[in-house]
Amino acid sequence: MGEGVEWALHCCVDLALGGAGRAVPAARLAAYHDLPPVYFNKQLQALARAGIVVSVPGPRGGFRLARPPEQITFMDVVVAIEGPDPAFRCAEIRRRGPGAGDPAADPGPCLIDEAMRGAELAWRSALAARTVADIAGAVRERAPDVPERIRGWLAASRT
Amino acid sequence: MGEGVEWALHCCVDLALGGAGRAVPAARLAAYHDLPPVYFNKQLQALARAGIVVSVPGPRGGFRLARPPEQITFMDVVVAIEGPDPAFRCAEIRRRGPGAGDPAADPGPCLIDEAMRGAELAWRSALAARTVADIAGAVRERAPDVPERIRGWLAASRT
DNA sequence: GCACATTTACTCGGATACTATATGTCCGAGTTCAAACGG
DNA sequence: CCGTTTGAACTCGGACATATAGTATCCGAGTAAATGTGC
Repeated sequence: MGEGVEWALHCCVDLALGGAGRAVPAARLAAYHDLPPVYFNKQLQALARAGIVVSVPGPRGGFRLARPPEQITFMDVVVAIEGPDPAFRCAEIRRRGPGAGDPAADPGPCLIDEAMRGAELAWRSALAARTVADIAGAVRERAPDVPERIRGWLAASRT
Repeated sequence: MGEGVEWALHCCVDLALGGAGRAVPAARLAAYHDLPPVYFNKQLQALARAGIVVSVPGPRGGFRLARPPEQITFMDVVVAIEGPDPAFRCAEIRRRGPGAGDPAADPGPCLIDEAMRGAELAWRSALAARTVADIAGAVRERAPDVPERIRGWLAASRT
């Protein structure tokens, strides 16, 4: 799994805690965690295409969350960065070579594929059950001073 | 996820249904599903290193299951092929750049990492709950003639 | 003093190189079997 | 006829190229704001 997923998740939490509805430039978000600025911009574009953040061009522009953090699940972010395809892709190798039975007969669903899809469904369900707001809330409870610090740093004048 | 996982899973099921305790050459197993013979041999070596199959050198050699199919889970096979590392790897980017708080203070576990690990645990649990014997049993029930066909083809003389 | 046109600076956005992983291939070490040889 | 020796064929095993996807970077299009100008 690409590391852009971790970047995007932290970014969404940062915006939820310190964004305050204002647009924050990609470069500033990247600098906050010392990430490669231009490449991180690419990940943000993926989030924008998925409708998780909205991009604002021009001066005072940047990115802000497109909807309340309660409505942004981990699953949404992972799909936006990694793509919608499942990790396991059944190539139907049972239909190839001497192992293939009668091509006209219906062999029914591939049991191996079913098992792998079931496991992946469990993974996706667990991701869909966690939202950005969950993390933000836990951070507020654990360290109440952190949100204000993020807010101030993200809004600071550009150097 | 690499496609070798699918190959290895089908291979284990084939051995469970038609291996009959005898060693089957890698080339024969590969030909059964029209797979690249030498590269597939590589995947079998990974299964052998993981203790899922045992390799027998020399003429009449090949691979056979190392233990009963009931004791071979999907999780075992996936770990053998893909490696034991989790898909999501937390790089602790929160500790880098201006976002990092006091380096001496303990920030507690990364909540994002915890959520991702929880989801991956659900995935692994689902995979660990399915065994090669489950698939083999379902195939026997659905198409009782298939096991004998596999058995005969795998044991056929080399051409 | 106010409205407007112009310039400027700043932002995102897609097109372009580079690197790591996964895929595919090759040849050598080891082992078993079979056949030939000698007793 | 039987035991031993020798050879050969077949197997796995790790080392060596290639293709694909992820990583990183650059420069151009667009926009809002600030500035300067005219009324």
